[in-house]
Amino acid sequence: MAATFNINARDPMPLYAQLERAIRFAIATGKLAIGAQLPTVRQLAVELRINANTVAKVYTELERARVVETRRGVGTFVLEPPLRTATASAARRAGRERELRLLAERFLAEAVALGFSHAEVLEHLTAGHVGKGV
Amino acid sequence: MAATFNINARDPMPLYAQLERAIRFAIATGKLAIGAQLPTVRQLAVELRINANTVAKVYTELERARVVETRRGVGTFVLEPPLRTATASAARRAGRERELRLLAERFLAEAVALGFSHAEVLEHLTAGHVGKGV
Amino acid sequence: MAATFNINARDPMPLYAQLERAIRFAIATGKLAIGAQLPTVRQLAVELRINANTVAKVYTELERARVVETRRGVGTFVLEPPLRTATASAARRAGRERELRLLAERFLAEAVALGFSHAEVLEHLTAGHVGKGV
Amino acid sequence: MAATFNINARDPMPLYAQLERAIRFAIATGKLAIGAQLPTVRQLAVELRINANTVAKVYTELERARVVETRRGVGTFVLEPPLRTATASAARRAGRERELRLLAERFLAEAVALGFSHAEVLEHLTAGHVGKGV
DNA sequence: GTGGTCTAGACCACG
DNA sequence: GTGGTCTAGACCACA
Repeated sequence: MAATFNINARDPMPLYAQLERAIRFAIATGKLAIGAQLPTVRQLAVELRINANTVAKVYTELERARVVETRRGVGTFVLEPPLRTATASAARRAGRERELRLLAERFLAEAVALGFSHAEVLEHLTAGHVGKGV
Repeated sequence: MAATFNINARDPMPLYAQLERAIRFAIATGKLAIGAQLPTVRQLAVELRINANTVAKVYTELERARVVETRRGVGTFVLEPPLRTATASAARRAGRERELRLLAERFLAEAVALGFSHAEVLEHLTAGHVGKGV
Repeated sequence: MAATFNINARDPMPLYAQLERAIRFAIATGKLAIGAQLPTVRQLAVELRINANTVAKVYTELERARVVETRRGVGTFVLEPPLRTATASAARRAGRERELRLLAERFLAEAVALGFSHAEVLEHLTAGHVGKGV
Repeated sequence: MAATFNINARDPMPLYAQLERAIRFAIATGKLAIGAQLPTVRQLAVELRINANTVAKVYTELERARVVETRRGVGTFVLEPPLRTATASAARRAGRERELRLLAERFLAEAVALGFSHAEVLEHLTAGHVGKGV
């Protein structure tokens, strides 16, 4: 499959935010490896059927955040994440726990909005219907 | 605690979408019981420090989705979820299953991006850190 | 059947306007005859499950318009419509035609909103599914 | 003629409801063809002398009802009505039939109240004074 | 006091 | 320039 990111024009979240998140997660989960080349702005714009400016905006933002690197005339590539010191890492743990909780709540809220019960969702996850290799 | 919903003005997701999701989640997890009255539009607006129109927009949306019922001049109340016929339910199941899978994948990807393993996430969910066992 | 007027709390049209229209049409079509007594304010409020103030407001408005008459301590009764001079009557004809057209458009719009085609609606009407005696 | 929709500020029915119905009617009768672009929010607001937010509210509502499609940054367009499965269609038929009957009765009652006979009304409808034979 | 409608006007996302 | 979000604040319908 092509490196298609899920973008939904009906989602109230802005396209640029959806795309940025999708790319960050593709990187975090290894679907986009360190050093891998991202699609060109135009390719991705065509593929996702959105405006090239929107894609460019996302790439610029990711570059500013040192998540990707643009080599002029070559392309855009995934950067190696910066090393974190042990103290900074520890300091972030609590924050990450909180984020996980929020994430889980949001996920459950969306699932129940689709008509699934809490139990069904857990069953779905534990039954291994979704890839464990991520 | 007051029935405060988490709203983050910096999140690119629109305030009204955040609030709608939070309310749906509160209902799904039983934090807001069937028949319970939601905070009044003005109360909630003050509490969340957002405009009353934004809250009203969410209530209107939930009303149309038959999630809540608004009694004119009285207030807004959690509605009992409608019974679904077996046929209609079956017809929609396939589509909903697919949506659940996408949702679960996205959720797991985000959690992994935060540095959690698949196992940790499942433990978090099954340990009841989220919701009330509904 | 009781003299139940169709009132729909979900209709965007205000309850008082719905009720006033319903009563006027009940009179115009003879379902409420000249001189007939209307239900008491409280009776009607209970029957329609709306506030008595709303019913009272409608009765007051209808009395002001000389459509009904309230006899203190007795009840509210349908008045005889005032005679119209021939000239006034003629003058109103054009206006009525226009009103009929608007009415028909609104009716058709609502029917198609329910998923019926123009042809289906006409078939429904000409087949006599609705009372011709009104 | 401009694509003007009839809006009456004195009608107790809310402006947004009047406009939504007018647009649905224009689509149903082919005055607005499938794929046609609706007036822009601001254009229509100026034309109808109402606030742009009110128009936007209607467009949003029609978008969610899958009557129109809004392409971000481009405009709003009439959507092709979705195909309905035979089963779902059959399931809804009974309820819709009942609604049509109520609608037809109300319409005839109103027309009679204006002084027209049942026959005149039918003649008016079948003669094609309304709609475009859709 | 409750939610609903409407306005005026700012700012944002997208093309 | 297109629609979308949000605010501030007036006024209405209803209980």
